[in-house]
Amino acid sequence: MADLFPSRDAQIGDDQGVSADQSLAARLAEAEAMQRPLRVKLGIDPTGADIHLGHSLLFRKLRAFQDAGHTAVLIIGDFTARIGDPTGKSATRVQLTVEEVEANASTYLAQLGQGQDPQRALLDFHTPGRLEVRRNSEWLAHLDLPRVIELLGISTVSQMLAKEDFAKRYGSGIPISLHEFLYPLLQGYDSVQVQADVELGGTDQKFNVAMGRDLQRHFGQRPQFGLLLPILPGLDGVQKMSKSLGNTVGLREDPLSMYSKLEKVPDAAVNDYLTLLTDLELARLPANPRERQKAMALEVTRLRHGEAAARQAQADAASLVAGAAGMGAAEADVPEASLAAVRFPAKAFYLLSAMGLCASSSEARRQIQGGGVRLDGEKLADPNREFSCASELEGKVLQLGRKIFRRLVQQI
RNA sequence: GGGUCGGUGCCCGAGUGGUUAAUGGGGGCGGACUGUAAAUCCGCUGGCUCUGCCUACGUUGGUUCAAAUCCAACCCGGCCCA
Repeated sequence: MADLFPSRDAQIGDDQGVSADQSLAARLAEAEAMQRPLRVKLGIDPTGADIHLGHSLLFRKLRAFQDAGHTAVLIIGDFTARIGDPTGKSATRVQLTVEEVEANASTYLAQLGQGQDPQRALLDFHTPGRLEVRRNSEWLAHLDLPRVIELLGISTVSQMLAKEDFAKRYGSGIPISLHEFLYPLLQGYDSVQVQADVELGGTDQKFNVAMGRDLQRHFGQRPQFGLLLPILPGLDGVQKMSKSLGNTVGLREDPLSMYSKLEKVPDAAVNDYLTLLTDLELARLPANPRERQKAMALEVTRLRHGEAAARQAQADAASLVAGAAGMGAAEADVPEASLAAVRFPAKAFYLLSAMGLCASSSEARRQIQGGGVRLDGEKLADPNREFSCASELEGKVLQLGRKIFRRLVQQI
């Protein structure tokens, strides 16, 4: 099947290890010579509401192509999202409704910087000719059966079963629905429809990207160049960053929470974060692992929220920790939380659940009994402790575990 | 379509009539320690403004004083055969 650009630190213009006529460098040179920008495809499935850092390196790369004068073809997989990408899932994904997909798609675009300051935005939405946003329902929703059969004829069952996820599931007796075989084909068909020259994806997308090449060849197009980027490890430092694993940092998170999460990334993953998410040079960073974590967290937060906000987040994070250690209430900008939803008199455990800080009141009760809840630095020991009115709590800082701090206010 | 095995809490997986919110492991959360982490140790891990009351073992109905456990039908899945 396809020969793809395998390099971990692939840059535009690199051409290591790939035969000449297929190398990215050759394509770039060709584009230059013919004054024709490359069409660089990146597909995203709007299956969740938030874009996280794991996605953002793809967008950074896409932006680099844009800045080099090429056309980013951003495909919103509004149709394929309703099938569910089997990639990396050990179970069939839930299918989403049209409404959910639409809502997600619009938050995605907002997070990518639509309508924002082009300097801060992740993608260039402004320069004419640099961005094309397409929804794949545009062509997929109306595929007729003969065309579907044609697509199905391009691949084989054993090719599909060669795909790791399918093989694993098949081997362990976990169901694979037939429609899941369609996913790689449809995603590949996207490449045909937009006439992609290059497709960006994580290394886990290799199969799908390669399928795109097969389909393009079948339809008489020149196969796209696949540029596969490394997968960012999640906050656990082991598995890939993924919403379903709960190990993500969302682009929409406030600076403090972004910074606090990042400075806890396991040592082993810190260098990956630095290489994949920032332009800092490893050699110039402190060798001390703790210092390096901080530098990484600061830089990643800065890229998203700007210098001032990042510095503030770092300072706040530090003083919150100090506060937790018994140094008194922090001066920091603690996110505020409204007491509006709480009906007084309120017992302590109910307070936490009513404010949404704990998933349930039983959960809140456990947290308190476990000694994980503090009010203005003082441990709350009794889950039944009763507060009679909101003003009794106004302005106090509620701490849940070591990470969550909320300043209580009556209204937002 | 036939045969067969199976569906238990976030996941895996015990339990086969009665101290049962259901052994154990993983994961998660909290506490101690530390670098905020890892490792280690300890605790918690259905819901509810909770000294009690609800809801739970695929679904529905049945037997019983009593059911995750027995019966029936149905739904879903694996494997083998067609």
